[in-house]
Amino acid sequence: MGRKRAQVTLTDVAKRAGVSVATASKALNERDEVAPATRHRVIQAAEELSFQPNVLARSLISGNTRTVGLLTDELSAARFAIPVLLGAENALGNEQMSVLLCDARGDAIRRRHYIRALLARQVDGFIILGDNNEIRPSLSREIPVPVVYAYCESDDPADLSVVADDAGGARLAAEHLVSLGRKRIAHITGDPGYRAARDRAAALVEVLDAAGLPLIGEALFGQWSQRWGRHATARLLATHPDIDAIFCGSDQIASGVTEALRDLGRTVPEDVAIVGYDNWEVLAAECRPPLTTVDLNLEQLGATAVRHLFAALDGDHHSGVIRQPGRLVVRESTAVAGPIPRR
Amino acid sequence: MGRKRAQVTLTDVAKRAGVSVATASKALNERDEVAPATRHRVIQAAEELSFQPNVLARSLISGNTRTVGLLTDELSAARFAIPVLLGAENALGNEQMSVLLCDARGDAIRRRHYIRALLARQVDGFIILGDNNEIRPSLSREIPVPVVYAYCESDDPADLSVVADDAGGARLAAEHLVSLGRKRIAHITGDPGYRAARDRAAALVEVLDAAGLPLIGEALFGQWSQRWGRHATARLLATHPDIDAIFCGSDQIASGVTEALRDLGRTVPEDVAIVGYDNWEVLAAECRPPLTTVDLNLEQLGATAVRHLFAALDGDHHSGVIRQPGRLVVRESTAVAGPIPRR
DNA sequence: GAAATCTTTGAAAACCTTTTCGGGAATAGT
DNA sequence: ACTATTCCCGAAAAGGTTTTCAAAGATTTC
Repeated sequence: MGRKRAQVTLTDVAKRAGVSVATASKALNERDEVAPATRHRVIQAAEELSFQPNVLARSLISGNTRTVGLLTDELSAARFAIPVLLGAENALGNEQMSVLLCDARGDAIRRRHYIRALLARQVDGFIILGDNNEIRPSLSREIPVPVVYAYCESDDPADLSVVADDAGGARLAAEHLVSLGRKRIAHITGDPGYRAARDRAAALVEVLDAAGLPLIGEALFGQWSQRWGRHATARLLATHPDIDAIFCGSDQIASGVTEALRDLGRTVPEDVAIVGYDNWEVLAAECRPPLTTVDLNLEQLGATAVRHLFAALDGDHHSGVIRQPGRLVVRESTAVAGPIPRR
Repeated sequence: MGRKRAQVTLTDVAKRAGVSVATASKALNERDEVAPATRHRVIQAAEELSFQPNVLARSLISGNTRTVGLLTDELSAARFAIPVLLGAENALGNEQMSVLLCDARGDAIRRRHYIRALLARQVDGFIILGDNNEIRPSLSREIPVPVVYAYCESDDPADLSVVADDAGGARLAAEHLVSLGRKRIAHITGDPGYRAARDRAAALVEVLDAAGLPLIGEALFGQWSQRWGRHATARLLATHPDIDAIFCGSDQIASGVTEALRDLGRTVPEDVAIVGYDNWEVLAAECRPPLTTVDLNLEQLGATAVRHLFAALDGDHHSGVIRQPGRLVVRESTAVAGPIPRR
């Protein structure tokens, strides 16, 4: 342990190029007080030794490590966090920055531990990555570097949060159903404890009101599961056999709904059109029929968060809530006359 | 940019405690050449200033950063990588180490870039995280620190790889079906390009041979999708209507198979018992009926990989392939006489 | 031809923490 | 009382890079 590897240091490069470390440093850092010939010699030497500047030593001087801490809350429920993470990592990669990832597993103590661990590693900034678009207590007080919240919203309006636009997504779905001429639209969704569920339901009602249509039955809140989708569908059809569309709070629910409808002898989309939410490929694309659904654009959300983190690192701090719009993905579960080639 | 934050340094702590930095260091590092009273004073001062030792500066001296690089290949197909990652992170967390995560997206150039970036950050070791248990070219030549391969296997026998035991898992499933008295067992699985698919099929045949049973029909290779599961089931029943069990290569396939069987008027598990693979909760537990399946124990696999990485960091380098056993999760799709209260 | 200016280079300082080494003080033993 | 021992503290070094500043060299101007 502690056995240190043979590291190629700037001194080695300088020696090989026959210059001083100072000159070598300047040559490699694109400063212009160095003669072209010398620079070339240094660069060549660096390549020959496959020299990698030691980021750590540099950070002691320049103060930045080109590393951001990414704190997730519940990576095991990874469906949402991963795309955001990927989008973020993408955007970071272009800037030659790296990600230090920690997963707090929804535990406040563990989170504090990780925040300290990341700060000890001199990260330049933090991205707090939520997993359900929910409001949560601000952590910015404990963190002396810029923080951006992604797929969750800080309760401190001075923070910057980038969240998915649930209301907007639901409006897309609702307007799609209305534009198809459906009149008897119902809503089956997940846990009412989730803001996403409430926001989407509210937006649906809003659109229906504007179109002069009723919401058939109450919005049915339950769990985010196929099981609940099946159960709710049976219940709904028992009381309202005349529905012609169901907007579901998630693809998982929609998958259960579709199954139950088939069992009950209704065809999708002819008798009942279905719209899901999340565009979870494995369920949405493999469903019978494939589901029209709302994609949350999570990768873009992650990229947006990173962009704003960079701005903050440059001293340009924004605050408030940015709502990242989703987009409607039309598949057969609403496309009556063959797949609509809309994009 | 480059604006360095006000960092509490050991000097500040020492000053506040009225001792030298050396004494402060010793006091905080639990070395015993410091008077209890002095130590207490230092610790108190450190807490008052909420001092965080600068891990980076320390690493310049001691040579280790307590950070490992985790290089994934395709995080977007996250289903498999995430549990491994979580298990690894868990094991690392206990050792106060951190994870630097990079996702190469299956691109060799990007991978090289990340390896260099991580090396520049002085990571102590690497975990190469695969996503399909496959053999792949060794990267250890380009990496001057210990490397462990997880959920993939290096083609260099000098490397250490920790993979899921596909043959063992398939044996568990096959023996389960045999022990239930099923005699007409078929196999529907995914892409034959995957070693996992071939290994599982081979192990199944092995178990059946040992029990004196035939494999009904050929092993049906296709895609890892519900769609293929449905299609293959229809084909299978057309030629072999008398099957009484199907071992599926994944839960996704099993889900499609189950659906198709129901459509075709067969009951599960009475007429046909089903075993899936992966224990992908969303599909396996929500299926009708819930699926008996093989859990790959991926979290444990990640933890094992980390344990061996630590060993290697301590100079105790192993090599070869470690096969992490899976475990059978029994649910209703094979439990004929009511749910078995096994745990 | 000499002076002034500009370019290029290298020595040394700075960054922050840990560790080593030597000295000083207190305690115990003779 | 004096020496031997133990215990603790402070000064300084080490680690690799960047930056600063002074000096050397080259070029231009008068």
